Amino acid sequence: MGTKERRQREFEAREQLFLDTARRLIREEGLLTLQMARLARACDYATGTLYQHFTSKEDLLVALATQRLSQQCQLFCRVAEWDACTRDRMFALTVADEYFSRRHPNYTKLMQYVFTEVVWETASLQRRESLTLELAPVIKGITGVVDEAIRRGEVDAGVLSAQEMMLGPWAVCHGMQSLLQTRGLLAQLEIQAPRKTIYAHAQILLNGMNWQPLFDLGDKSALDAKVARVEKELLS
Amino acid sequence: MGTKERRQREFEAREQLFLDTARRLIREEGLLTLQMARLARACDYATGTLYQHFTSKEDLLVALATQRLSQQCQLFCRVAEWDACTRDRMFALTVADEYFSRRHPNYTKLMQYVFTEVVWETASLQRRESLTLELAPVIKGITGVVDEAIRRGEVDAGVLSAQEMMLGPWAVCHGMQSLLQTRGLLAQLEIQAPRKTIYAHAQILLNGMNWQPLFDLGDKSALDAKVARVEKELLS
DNA sequence: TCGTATAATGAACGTAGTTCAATATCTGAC
DNA sequence: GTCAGATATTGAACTACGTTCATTATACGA
Repeated sequence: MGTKERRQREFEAREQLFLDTARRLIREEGLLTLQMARLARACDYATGTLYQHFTSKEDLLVALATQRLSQQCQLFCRVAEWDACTRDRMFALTVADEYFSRRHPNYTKLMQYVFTEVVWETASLQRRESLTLELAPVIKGITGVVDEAIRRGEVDAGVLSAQEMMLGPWAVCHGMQSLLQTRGLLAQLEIQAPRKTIYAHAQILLNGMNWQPLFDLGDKSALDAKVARVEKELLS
Repeated sequence: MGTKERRQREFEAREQLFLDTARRLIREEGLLTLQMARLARACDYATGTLYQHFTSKEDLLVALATQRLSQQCQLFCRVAEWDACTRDRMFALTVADEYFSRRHPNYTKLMQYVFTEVVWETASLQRRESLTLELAPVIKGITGVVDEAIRRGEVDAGVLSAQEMMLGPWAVCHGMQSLLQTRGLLAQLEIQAPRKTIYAHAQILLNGMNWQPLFDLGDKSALDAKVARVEKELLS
């Protein structure tokens, strides 16, 4: 009696179809112009069917964000388990974050929008929780790296807990991405190489934590080499 | 023949009334429920009159953001000219940012929303430009502090320009605020003292730049003292 | 006082998210 | 194979709001 399970599978496949098509529409025409009716039509379903899956448009957006976040977290978990010293693994998280944002240009914008009060509070509790759940393994993984570094004496624990420490690199990535992607806002800053700036500040932060081995920021080619190694070993 | 000027003044006063009332409505009922018709009614004007001032709802939101940003930038300019060493001035920017966000809880949310593609691209070019213009003096001021520090040899210029350097502390502030305010997202992180975490990472970043005099992060009361001094001398 | 220009009004319009009564489909029992 | 009941799908209608614009009111200068 596999009828029920088959139904369930078909239901999930359709949800995936909706999400994939939504992603395509956003890629082709932008987040601004995504319409529920058109999305349903594009999938050869009626509008109402969409609402069997998503309680609202915002709910759909959170679902989209969750899927991408899941991919990103998988990447981060791989980074956290990378065969390299804790310092390099920590830096690699920044490289991975930047890489992921570059590969999925709409993702950062979507995330920024989704975490807005207006959207977040309108989505269903269930969707919000399932997004939040995606974070659990990656938080565990990164906290593990920090703990390992503390145990080995490779970093000063100082007054911060492991979780408070990991928030720093996270904030630098997130903040930089957010500032840099706001069109026109930073035009007057004339940042020549945004990627390099992100990487440099990530290293600066780790140096500030006295995370061993310290990195020489005067050496420009060394930074490129660090990035190149991460890209070669983790992002190909 | 001051008729025209009087008209102009009255027009500006009315715009201010709209903005103040919008802020009040947002404070009382949230950003989600702000409605153009209700805002106009609350000011005893017809809906159409609002559109004499703002080309769209998004345009109004950008105008709101611009006013708050203007206040914040004035505060930042005062910080940049503070009578203290470059390192303390730089740190004071983070304290001021955090203070401002705490005093205006809706501001961070509004900013986050306004810089979203969906909102930003819908506002009029003029509004966007006038918001961007507000940033010019504060960028000049902060770059001045960085330049002064480089000149005095209090910081390693490294591979980054003054403008690239100031982006670091900015990103830490912005990123932290953004991460911490997303309800539920970081509940699992159990950050006990978010403010302290922001301040610590700001100091860590400055230490990483080798910005003199270095700060001892092991000394918890020293951090409190630094913050207290800024609050006493600049934020009262 | 009056003609004209300018501004204010709010009902009507348009759009897009959401709902729900009608319809179709599927399932399992007989 | 047929049928009753359950379940799923449909898309037109509903609703909410942002926006517009023909109408009306006001202000100004001659």
